[in-house]
Amino acid sequence: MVHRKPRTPISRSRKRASSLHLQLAGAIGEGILNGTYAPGTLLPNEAEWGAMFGASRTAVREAIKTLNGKGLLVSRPKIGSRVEPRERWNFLDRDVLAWHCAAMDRKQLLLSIQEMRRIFEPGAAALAAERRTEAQVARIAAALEGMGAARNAEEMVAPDVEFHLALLEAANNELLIPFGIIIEQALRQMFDYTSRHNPRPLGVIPLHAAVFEAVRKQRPDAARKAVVTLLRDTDNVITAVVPARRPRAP
Amino acid sequence: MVHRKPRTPISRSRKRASSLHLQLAGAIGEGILNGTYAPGTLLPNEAEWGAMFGASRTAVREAIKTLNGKGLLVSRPKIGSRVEPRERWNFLDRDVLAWHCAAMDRKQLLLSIQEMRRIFEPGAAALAAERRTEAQVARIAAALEGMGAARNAEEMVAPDVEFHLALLEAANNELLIPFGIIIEQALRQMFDYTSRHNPRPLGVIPLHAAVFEAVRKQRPDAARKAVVTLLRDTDNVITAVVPARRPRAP
DNA sequence: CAACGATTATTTGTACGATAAATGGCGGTC
DNA sequence: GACCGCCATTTATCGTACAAATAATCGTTG
Repeated sequence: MVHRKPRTPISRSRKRASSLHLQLAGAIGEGILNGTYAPGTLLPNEAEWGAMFGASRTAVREAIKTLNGKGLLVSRPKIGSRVEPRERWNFLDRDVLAWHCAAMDRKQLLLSIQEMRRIFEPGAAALAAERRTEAQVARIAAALEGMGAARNAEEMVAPDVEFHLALLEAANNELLIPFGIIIEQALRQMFDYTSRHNPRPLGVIPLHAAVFEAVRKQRPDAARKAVVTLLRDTDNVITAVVPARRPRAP
Repeated sequence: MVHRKPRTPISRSRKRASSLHLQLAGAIGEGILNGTYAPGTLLPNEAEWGAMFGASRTAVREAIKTLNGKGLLVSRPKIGSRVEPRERWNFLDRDVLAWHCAAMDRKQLLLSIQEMRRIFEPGAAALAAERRTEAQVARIAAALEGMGAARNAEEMVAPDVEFHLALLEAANNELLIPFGIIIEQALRQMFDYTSRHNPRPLGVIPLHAAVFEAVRKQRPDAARKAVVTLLRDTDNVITAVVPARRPRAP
């Protein structure tokens, strides 16, 4: 008699999260990001998590190791797992940022993200203008073309993301790459709120084209300014369209 | 007969890495960062890792879950674990950056890091000047005082790091925080190469003090300029002192 | 012979149980 | 009252068994 306990699914709301330990990691990670388990808190021990979710200790441990790797937790024998202070969290991790998005007020988050973009994207674009290769120019051009081919706002998100990722890559500094996920989240979150109102935001295409041209012609200063202009436009869209504060769920 | 196999230590060179699965994660992670396992490569399966290191499959799996959480790997049944493309790696993760440092040419890395700092820190300082709280000013002041109290270059590293972390915190944008580990690495790496020559680099203290004053007086523009000046000085130290290329180890 | 479908083999995923190691707390001793 | 050793709790590691996924293989059939 070994494997007869029918699995109690972790939660109906958690859709296609493949493996069990990833589902557990997601559940615990969300709990940390949304404040259910504040920094400094001692989490339930592994056996308790297992009982909570109807999973084995093995699966729980693997989930905890994942969170460990993202800087959310530290575990020690006899103590348990303690939530790390926020400054240790890897906010630029894809999952952590996603959980953060799920937990935080949408507008606040978008403003934080845009602030980051204003800090690093102009500089990144200037670097790209100096150092981009021809292949990188081609990648940016392809993304720009993709934006032009989009028939509605939703279709424009993917090439828009691709445009900015290509721009980051063209800066040829690997440490900049992880910031790509911030841009991705920004554009996706923004789409959820704004694009439903702007059926097809054609205005952004010339703004992107200006960035592209500056990079192609290797004009760092022009690239920097074009990005600043583009970001200012984005800021305007956000402050104009996004509701001031999401009403609290009951 | 269960627990009689005496542990074969993973490697004598790996010092105080506490738990076995962390040692394994370190060994595999270094192998990935230094190119032994290139992106796209299929890694040895879990049983093989276990045999290689004299560890159980459980420990190997927990190590792999850690690396998974850092974006270095993806695992799928019947396939194995494949190294992800570099653009998925979380370079801003503490461990990943450490492995990267171990694998990469020191000067190249320092230049990449300084480039990042030139992009981020002026903007962060400007934000800090706008929004810092009194407590945050105090934290920066304490760090500055610590720098002044240092009796040699080594003692100055910690408060110098603290100064920049405090500055980042004062910007009041959580997404900036992960960037702190880059600064930390920069200053530590730089100490290894430069400070042995500059017994006590007093020159940096007034440069830091200028940043502090601008933040205290809430002058964003002055803060930005002071940081630019400070970073320019750091750049000069690097290009002057750091050897062009580390001689290859035999 | 080509195309397709079932079978097989390999690898990760999950479970369970036992033991080791670390460590905070308790109680006893001097 | 201070110090020291025992105890309880929790993670760490091990081993084994089986489930699930899927690439590769092989056989069948049109």
